[in-house]
Amino acid sequence: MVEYEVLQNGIRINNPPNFDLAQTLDCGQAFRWSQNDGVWSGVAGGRYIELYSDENGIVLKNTTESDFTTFWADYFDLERDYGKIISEISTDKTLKTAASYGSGIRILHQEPYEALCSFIISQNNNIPRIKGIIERLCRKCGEKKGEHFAFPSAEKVAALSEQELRDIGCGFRARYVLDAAKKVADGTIDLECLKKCDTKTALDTLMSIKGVGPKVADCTMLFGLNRIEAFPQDVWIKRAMKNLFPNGLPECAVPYAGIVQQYIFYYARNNL
DNA sequence: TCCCAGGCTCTCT
DNA sequence: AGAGAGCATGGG
Repeated sequence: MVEYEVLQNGIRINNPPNFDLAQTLDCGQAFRWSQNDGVWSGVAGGRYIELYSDENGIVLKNTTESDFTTFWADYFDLERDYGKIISEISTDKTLKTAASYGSGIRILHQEPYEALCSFIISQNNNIPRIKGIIERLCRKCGEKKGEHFAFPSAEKVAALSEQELRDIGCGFRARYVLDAAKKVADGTIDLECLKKCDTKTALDTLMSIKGVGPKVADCTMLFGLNRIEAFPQDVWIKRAMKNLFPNGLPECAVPYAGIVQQYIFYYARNNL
């Protein structure tokens, strides 16, 4: 467990290793975070939060100790020793470069359905527009939390019509979003089970949803089911792999494929 | 303006 | 089994 301090109006994580807010919240793994004057804000797990970093660490504003220990510590993957992983994969020179560049990235533990739905919306789409669609979806049927909205449950989304989803900008993805919501809501797919079953079963189950192929399934695995063996391959990764690793992913990276994917993705988007 | 986006489905060889 | 068109939409 990381060291933290209870402040008057929040929690400070004391000098957390390998945790950079900008890298973690703006590297394309989650779509509900934004930054203003150095303060990051967003909603996760139905909780609105604001964070910023100062010389002593990272401050979670207006957060209780119990919210921190029971939710945020897990959400930000604070238990995982990223330094150890980076040192292990740094036996490969190229991986060392990529990992050093994005050494402050942590894989968020997003809610399974939020990840699934978000990455269905992400297909053939750009990040600003993805964020807009998701925000409108949350406003339409997410639970209101003060001035902000939680990500809606699968049940809430399943109750919408395809036309309503088109109206908020989903386009041709509307029927995919609906199919996923229905399969999760009626129990055809149990996302919690997919956290534990074998990799192939989990992928095949996810891909039984209309509009879910290998990429969206892998993103759901990595970002929603905490399965770091998943290695989502989008256009950026494919390009980067061709350039940087023509012979495939180095052996030392295989146990941490998903985390390594984020290092390569972040490095490629900013340097290739 | 007009191109294109963290893909997938469907169709045609 | 591999390649290619089409898909809805609006941000840049």
